[in-house]
Amino acid sequence: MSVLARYDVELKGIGFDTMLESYVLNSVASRHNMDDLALKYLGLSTIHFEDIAGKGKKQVTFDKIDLDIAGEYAAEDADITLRLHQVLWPKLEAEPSLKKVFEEIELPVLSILSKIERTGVLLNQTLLRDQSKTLGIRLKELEQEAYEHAGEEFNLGSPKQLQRIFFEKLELPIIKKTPKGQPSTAEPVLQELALDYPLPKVILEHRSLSKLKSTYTDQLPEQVHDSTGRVHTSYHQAVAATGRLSSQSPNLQNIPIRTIEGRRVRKAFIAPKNYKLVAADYSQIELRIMAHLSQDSGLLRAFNAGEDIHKATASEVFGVSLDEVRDDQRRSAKAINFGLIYGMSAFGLSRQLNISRGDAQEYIDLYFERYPGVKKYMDKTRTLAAEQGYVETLFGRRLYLPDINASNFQRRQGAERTAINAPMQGSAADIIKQAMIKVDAWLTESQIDARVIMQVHDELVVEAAEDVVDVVIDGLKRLMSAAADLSIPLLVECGVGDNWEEAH
DNA sequence: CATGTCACG
DNA sequence: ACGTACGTGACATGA
Repeated sequence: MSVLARYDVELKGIGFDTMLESYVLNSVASRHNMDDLALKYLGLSTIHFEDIAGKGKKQVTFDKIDLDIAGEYAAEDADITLRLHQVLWPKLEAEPSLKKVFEEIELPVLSILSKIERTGVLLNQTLLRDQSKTLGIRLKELEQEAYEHAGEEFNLGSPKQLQRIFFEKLELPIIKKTPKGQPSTAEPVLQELALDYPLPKVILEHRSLSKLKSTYTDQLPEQVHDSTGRVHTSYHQAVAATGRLSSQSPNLQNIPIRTIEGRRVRKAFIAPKNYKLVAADYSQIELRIMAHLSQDSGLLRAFNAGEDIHKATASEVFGVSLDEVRDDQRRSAKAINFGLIYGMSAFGLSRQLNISRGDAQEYIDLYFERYPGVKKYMDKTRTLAAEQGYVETLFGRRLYLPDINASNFQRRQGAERTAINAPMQGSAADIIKQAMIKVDAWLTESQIDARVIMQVHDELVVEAAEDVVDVVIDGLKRLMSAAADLSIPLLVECGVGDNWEEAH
């Protein structure tokens, strides 16, 4: 679709797609490419592109391959794709809800993603290059500081060398181990060590700044495409088991926002002259979905009353009125709410809040006492998952859980957490995908000078001509809110700016 | 290519 | 008693 578009051939849509058929049938399967599907569903071993083009640095482009070889390969592609479709399509037709997810969500989204990818995002390259320089200077200073504390020079970016300095030379206490049994130097460990020793603090700052430099300020300007002057990510539609998208080369779904230095990177995502960026994000969408799925009366009431949900939770759990809720109580409630979405354990919550396991368990018990509908829903989800071997989103997208009845406790527990999380994360993914379809149709039909340029799980970013910004905000709010009809309103928050940071 | 780490929702 | 929050992608290191 994207290749043809370069030659001004705009496909109106696509009839079927074996990759998406396979993904909707079983999103947990790791690969949905034609070669793997041919082996799985047809028992056929196909010619792989790497067989005829080579791989890595030595790989040649398709036009350099002898016609008789290229011809056979291409003909097989067409043949196998049709045969796969003939096997996969009846399987989808046998499951009406999956067929609906395929036809009404994934296939329309495919064309929209192609369009978003081709549009790309404008970057202020100078800003990023300047920031790289500044970061480089600061990193050099931090290196010198680190050498002084360590009493020798070493590579700060090497966990192995860091382990030697920390735990052999300086004999700092080992707080946590990596999965391979090595003493961990991960962020939470360094935070704790930083309370008593100077070097960890230096490493922490160095880590976060070198991440910014190598992944963002150095790399992003390199990814700007010559012919468009923009970065063009590639959205993957058949990767995440829950139905989310993922974004690759560059990943535009993990651009920093949590720290001041990080947010500077967002300032480099800009609107062209006479345009603005509009960022529209769903407020608390997963918790709202939890309210809808569980039909818990307290949760429904709080959302319908438009209350601050973490504050409302704190008020219930700690037994105080809404305006008596203290900041630390709200923070705890927020952690509980996140924990619920993730299928929390008392251990996980206790670590998050830095409290004892007993206290964490008390919070959880109190929560379920106050929100019995949620407790019921969680229990029912686990039971249902164990019975049928999969869970479903609001729209019937399925996520299989092969480990849900595993004899291995750890695997089973992991599957249970996925069972809790997937319906919420997956329903949110279904909803924003449907919103994208509505928004794209509206912008196209009304010929408004605006286009979607990014999707970040619960957020759409639109590039809009200055004189239509207000219309675009109205439309985004209206269409995103109406993407699903739930027992509670879907709130959408919009921001506008010359860059992505301002638009937040 | 595995490992450890860290950026996002 | 078990060992622990869900989902991704990218980077540097080092074998």
